[in-house]
Amino acid sequence: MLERIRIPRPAAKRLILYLREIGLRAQSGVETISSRQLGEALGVTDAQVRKDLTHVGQFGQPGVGYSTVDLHQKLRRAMGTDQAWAAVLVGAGNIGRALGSYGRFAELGFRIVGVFDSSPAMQGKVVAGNTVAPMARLSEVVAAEGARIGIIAVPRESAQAVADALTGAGIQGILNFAPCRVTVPPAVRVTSVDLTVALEQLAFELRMLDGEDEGEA
Amino acid sequence: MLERIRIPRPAAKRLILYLREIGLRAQSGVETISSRQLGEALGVTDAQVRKDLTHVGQFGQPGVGYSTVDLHQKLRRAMGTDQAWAAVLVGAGNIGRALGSYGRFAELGFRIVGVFDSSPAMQGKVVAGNTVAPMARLSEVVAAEGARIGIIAVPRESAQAVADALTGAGIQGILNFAPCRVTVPPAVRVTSVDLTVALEQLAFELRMLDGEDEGEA
DNA sequence: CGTTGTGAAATGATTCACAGCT
DNA sequence: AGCTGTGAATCATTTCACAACG
Repeated sequence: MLERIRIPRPAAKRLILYLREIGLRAQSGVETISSRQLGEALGVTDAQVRKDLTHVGQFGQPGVGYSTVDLHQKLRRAMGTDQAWAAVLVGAGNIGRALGSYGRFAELGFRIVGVFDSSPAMQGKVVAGNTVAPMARLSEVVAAEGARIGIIAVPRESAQAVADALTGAGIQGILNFAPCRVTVPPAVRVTSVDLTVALEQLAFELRMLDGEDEGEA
Repeated sequence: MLERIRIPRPAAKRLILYLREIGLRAQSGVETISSRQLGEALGVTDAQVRKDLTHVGQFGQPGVGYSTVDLHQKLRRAMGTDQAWAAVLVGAGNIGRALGSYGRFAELGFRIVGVFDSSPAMQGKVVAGNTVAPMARLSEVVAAEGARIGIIAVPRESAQAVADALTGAGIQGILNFAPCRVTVPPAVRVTSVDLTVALEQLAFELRMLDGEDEGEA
């Protein structure tokens, strides 16, 4: 009955990029866009773009392309960006504060409804428009605000404990900035942003390049 | 002649994780580790771990496992983490400053040798132990310090211009924190860390979960 | 025994190529 | 003419399963 089809992970990631690009185009008045144009802007083949888009539905006029506003709306719905998400932030250190003052969160429909830190020194300071509270108050705030997303911005050593606290409080999705894996109950989704991995990946690619033409030196 | 084999991208990413995990274990005195143990710690199957490791060489005693210190050293060499990398940081805003004060960079062998920002208001401030300099001085510093990596920590609108400046200055690898694609000459490697994509990915996964058991409500 | 390294099989993703629509 | 949507073919990655080893 319900055509709830599974969207491959790589395709989902690209759909997010398409959504962003189309939003920009729609805003600047472009009416239609072809799979080729969209692909070129993002470094993807036109066939890939079309295949990806069919995962979420089929709109697009042969001979013309896709209506930007239509596609934008449909993609927003499909990707969950059309609804507002309440999130709590744990960790008011460097990364936490940078995230807190990162304006684009709000634009994307994410609202930070609580900031927590275990350090007494941080208590009472204001981050992202929220007074930093102790971890003890986490559950209470999550429940009161209906937060579904938790952001981990603490050092590696405390990341797992924070993840446990978040899931204990009823959080359903975690954005993890700590350079480690956190294990959570299967119903909870985790997405990681790992700076150190990104850096090492880059170093690795440079290393490969070196190796290629230095073969014998 | 040279067995310069290509390592698949996904495998390379996991190798970085193995490297980190093994470093921790080696430091805490563990002598050997099996593919199963390593995989369990990282959420990967044992077969996957073994296959990945063969891409970089073969060490490991049947019946015993891998020597942590040996494997750690070999992996560091293979991944390029055994050498120091000089990097310049462009953008002294929220993200830039957070990155600058992120202690782990140094641990990983990355040294920030210059911080740049086009805003006159930032000139002269100190970030990551470096006095913020104007973009005009980029090439000079890159050359003098032998920097090979550039970090983009500016808003989307200026990201491409910064990328151009970096490649113009001779940078070979870019770590891009701006929420957009930057195009560069083919010889330059780019790795992106996109906060907004990570968040939307999470929102998307939660959305999928909702859909599944809400099918008819 | 337990564990590695690895071909072979299975799965998954991308690209091709073209029929069909506007 | 130009472009979409898609089955079929290719390519890549993961998993299986097992012989060889300590």
